Amino acid sequence: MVRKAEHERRAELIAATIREIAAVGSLNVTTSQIAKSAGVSSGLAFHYFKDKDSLFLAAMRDILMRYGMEVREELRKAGTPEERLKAIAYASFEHKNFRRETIAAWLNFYTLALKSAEARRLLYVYQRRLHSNLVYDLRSLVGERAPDVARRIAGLIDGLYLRYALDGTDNMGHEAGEHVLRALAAECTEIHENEDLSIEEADPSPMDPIAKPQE
Amino acid sequence: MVRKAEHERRAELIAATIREIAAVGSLNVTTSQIAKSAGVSSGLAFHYFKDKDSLFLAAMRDILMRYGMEVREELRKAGTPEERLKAIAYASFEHKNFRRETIAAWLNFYTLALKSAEARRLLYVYQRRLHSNLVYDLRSLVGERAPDVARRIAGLIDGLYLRYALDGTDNMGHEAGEHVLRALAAECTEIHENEDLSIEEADPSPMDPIAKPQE
DNA sequence: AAAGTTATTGATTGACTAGTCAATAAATAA
DNA sequence: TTATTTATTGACTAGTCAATCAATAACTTT
Repeated sequence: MVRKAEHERRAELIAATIREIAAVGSLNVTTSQIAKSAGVSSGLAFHYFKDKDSLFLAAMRDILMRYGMEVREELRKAGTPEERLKAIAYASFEHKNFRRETIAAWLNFYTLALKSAEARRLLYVYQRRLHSNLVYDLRSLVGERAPDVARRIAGLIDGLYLRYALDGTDNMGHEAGEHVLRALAAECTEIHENEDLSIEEADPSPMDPIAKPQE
Repeated sequence: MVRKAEHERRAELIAATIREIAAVGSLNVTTSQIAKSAGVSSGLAFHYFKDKDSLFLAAMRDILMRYGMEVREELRKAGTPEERLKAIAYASFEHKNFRRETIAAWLNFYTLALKSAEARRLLYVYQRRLHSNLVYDLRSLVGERAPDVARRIAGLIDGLYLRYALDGTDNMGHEAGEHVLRALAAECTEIHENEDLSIEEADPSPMDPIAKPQE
């Protein structure tokens, strides 16, 4: 019987949670299963987390935090808006923490957000963060179209995620990043007048900025 | 006690399944709950469906079928490739069957695909269908870039879905369709040479066509 | 009307699980 | 060493739920 500090145990349990959710492919993981995977007894999971939902939410926050760190780090290295957009595109996919395990868990957290208000709030935090990062750097490239374009780029990133949650090829990260870059390149090009895919209204942002659940 | 034909009961149970999954926000719906919502006893659900998973898969097929019908119908009305693409963009969102209930259920079926091979297969059917529809009409607009562009458009559609699964505003369908049209317009425009978001390789299709699980 | 057929019921079984808690093992202090 | 504090255990409770099946209700045929 090994004794450890609280923060260490919590981290182990969170890691085990993500691991087991991915292994089972759903949130129907038993606490015993998670505890066993973390190398502790079931009782300890409830000692450090109020209930199973708290454990799930902690895992969400963990993933969100790592993602945020990764983005910030990549952005620090980048200089021009173009470089920064590239950094965002790749940070969303290439990070070591965004491999199969994490992606599968994240997909399940999306469904958690259907019932849990806190999970929904966390998801909005992610969406808003991504959106504002994109808008910030798109401004200088597409001007007032930035929020509108950002919606589509964010949507594309999420959609590609979904795809890779099921596919799970090896170099998925790079491919996805590439796609985002191409979409950005296309969006940054002036629209030709002879394009037949006309848009009836020139409203630059048909969707509200994501600002519903304030922190 | 009312007696009905098999096809009718099956349809009612499937509808109840989608309804209850959406209501609960997860696949953790009890069979009794579904049966009650369909106005029958729990035993009957097991009489018409081998087990709960079969019921879920039947619900997936049902959604997929309705979506396919909607797309085909819209495509019949459309003439030019531009009109057809517009039809696809809107059919994915505007259909009466793609409202809150269905979207929430569909999101949950994505996680089902993490464990169930058959669910995964059904999801691939949807993805492949969407992809080939897009490629077919993109050919005349972007030539050999069609498969590559189709990936992004499909990704965007899926990503916007995800967004609306949680948001649930009223005119979400129209907004999303609009976004897809704009992305299409952007992609159909020639890339300017002075664009700084350069793509290292001019490979027109970095991803394999979705053709893994053959029927 | 009686016998036969088919749809439907709901009580039941057996398995599983979230969360609790009293007991115990390890570390620290006296 | 002994006493005290703190982390950890795992048996246990109370509840849930998938799936079964014998009984029954509703139609059909004779």
